[in-house]
Amino acid sequence: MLNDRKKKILQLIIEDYISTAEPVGSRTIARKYDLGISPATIRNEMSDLELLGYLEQPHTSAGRIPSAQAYRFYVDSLIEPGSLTDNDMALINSWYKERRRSIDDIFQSTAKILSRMTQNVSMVLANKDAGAVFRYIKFLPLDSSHAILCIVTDDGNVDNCVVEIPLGMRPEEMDYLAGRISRVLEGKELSEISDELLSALHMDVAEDKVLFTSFLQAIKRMSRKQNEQRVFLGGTKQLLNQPEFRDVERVKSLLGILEEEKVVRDLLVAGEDSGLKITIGTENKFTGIQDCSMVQATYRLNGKIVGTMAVLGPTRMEYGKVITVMDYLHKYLKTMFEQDKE
Amino acid sequence: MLNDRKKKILQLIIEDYISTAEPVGSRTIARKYDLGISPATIRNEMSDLELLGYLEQPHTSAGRIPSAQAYRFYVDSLIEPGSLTDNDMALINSWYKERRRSIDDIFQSTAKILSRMTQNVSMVLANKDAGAVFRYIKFLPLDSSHAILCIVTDDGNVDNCVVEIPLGMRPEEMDYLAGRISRVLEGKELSEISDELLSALHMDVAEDKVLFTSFLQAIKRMSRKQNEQRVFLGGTKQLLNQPEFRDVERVKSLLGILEEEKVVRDLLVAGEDSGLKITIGTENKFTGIQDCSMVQATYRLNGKIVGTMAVLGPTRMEYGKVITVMDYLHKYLKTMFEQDKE
DNA sequence: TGTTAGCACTCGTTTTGTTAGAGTGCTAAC
DNA sequence: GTTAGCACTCTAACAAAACGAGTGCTAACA
Repeated sequence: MLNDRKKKILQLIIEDYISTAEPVGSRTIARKYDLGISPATIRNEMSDLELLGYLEQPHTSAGRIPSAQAYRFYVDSLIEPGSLTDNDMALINSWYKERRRSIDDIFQSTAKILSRMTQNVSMVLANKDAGAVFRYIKFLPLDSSHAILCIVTDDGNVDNCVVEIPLGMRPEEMDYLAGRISRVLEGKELSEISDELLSALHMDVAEDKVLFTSFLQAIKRMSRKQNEQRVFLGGTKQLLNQPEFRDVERVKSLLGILEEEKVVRDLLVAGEDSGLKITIGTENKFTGIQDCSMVQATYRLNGKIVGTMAVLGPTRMEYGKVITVMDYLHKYLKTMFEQDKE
Repeated sequence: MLNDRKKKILQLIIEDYISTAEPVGSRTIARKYDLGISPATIRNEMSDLELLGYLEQPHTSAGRIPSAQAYRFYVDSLIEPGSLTDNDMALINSWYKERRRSIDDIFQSTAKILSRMTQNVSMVLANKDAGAVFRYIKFLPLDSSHAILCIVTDDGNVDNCVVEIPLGMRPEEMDYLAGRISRVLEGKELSEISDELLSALHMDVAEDKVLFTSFLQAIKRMSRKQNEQRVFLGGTKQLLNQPEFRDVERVKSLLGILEEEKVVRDLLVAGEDSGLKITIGTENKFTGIQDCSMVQATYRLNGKIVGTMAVLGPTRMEYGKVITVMDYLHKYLKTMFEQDKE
């Protein structure tokens, strides 16, 4: 176990390195922060810390940089919960207001804000509310051979698509049909609308084969769309602000990974269970980001996972700031969604 | 005016430089391309071309690189219309098929394809069809105090949003109201739905003030949304593949510009009139991209501008390939939209 | 026993110097 | 008009030297 002075020194080194990205030497610590001890003493302590695996030296004549183990210790024990400045909060609020038409916009804004505030890449995974309950469908006539099929769910979402109808079908017939289908599906969660249910429906009210097939396909597609998980990325170009990514090759390799939506989704889903998850360096199981750290927060509404947000960046990351921002966004989203539900 | 040999040499230099990004020397030309003349002769010609402003030397002992004037001459007079390989066409088709749910997806795919094929940043500006004609509106009841307002246009698009309704309003009343509003707006182009028209409507059928205001706002918002121009960017990370952008600072400055949607929109709108527009280096009026070239193609349907696509990259750009790809995409889009209209 | 000043040592970075090579321009000959 | 030859220029690449930040160790001190 580290004594208090070692802890303090370690903390200062980590924080100095986080903000400067330069190896930290004993003199720097002595000069910048008044600990009442000389560089030589600090040197001794640093030597110990290196032996214990918390610090490493890029080379003999450089200062020291924190190891992954140090970051781990830092986020577990040293970090102090911070709070956002009023300025930051005002910025966040204004960014959210900038564009807020749909649910998607909110997620997109979240990704953007997260990346801007942390100067790192952000990822937001939105689980569409699979619990949305089917209310009814309705056909809106378009022309003699097409109509618009609207699916209404109880959360106020409407999805629509154009379907082909038998030539000259009358509105009343359509309403009748819609009514029959609606009665079967009403009250079902969209996730429940399975192939079996749909094909049963097909058997049940199969008057016009062609029409029916196109309906069913439309309904299925839409319920699938509702269930979809979507990924929002933010600030991939913030990467360039990090000295770790001064090298174009490294940027390219990371962007290559982020480009694959599937990979990002897997990455996010993997860390979804715990509320706040921080993976540092090689703790990351995904190849290609093992020299990075990731801070991920999963948010729930009534026990269900609504989504998860994450920040990905070099291990030298402002963990404190990231956590603080996420916490704020989390609360913000919560009130926003609750408002929405009313 | 340049004689044929000068033209040929200039063309070879330009094309060699485009593909290698290295200054081209007289020996290179003599060795690579069999012109039947010695390096010394080529040297003389190159010296002339430099004097005429077509070539420049980074320094004495380097080869020469084309000037902006040379590129201009190249695209105006030297370039030969190419055609895509079967392989490329197959790729494009498969990329389009990959994701094709909505109109937006098509534009997004276009941007993606354009950037992938040309290894440069692509921009697509989609003018939503302002000519869509209003058909009718319809209220779908949701709960006792909310309904979903659907706006149906004759191109089969439906927009919807949740509006507040007076507590306990009956479906028949809503239908009646919808009918009245629909009759006034029917047949109008969405772009025609002006504030005056809406407020006239307000005067005309202002039975329930609150309800009405929320309706009108919804309709207005939706017609505005319909009219919106949207910008799609593609392959901002392709930038990193270009040797010109080996330097992170340059990448950052360009990405900064592309980040501002408004700037991109202005940029695209500015070049919208002509069918194919190529701006090279300082011909660009926008600051920040004056060391870049831009190839822009505007596509129309029945005389109306549907959208415009552009490729932005270093002046050393594969102009021929870019034009060929754009031409192909143009045709592809055309058939796609025409199918859609049926 | 913990702390500190002093000093030799290490090693990466910066600076300076040197060389090799690519390319040109000029001249003279064909 | 074309070309071979050659001197000249300039950069990129490499090597050597000077610099400096930082350490580890030792001995002295409280």
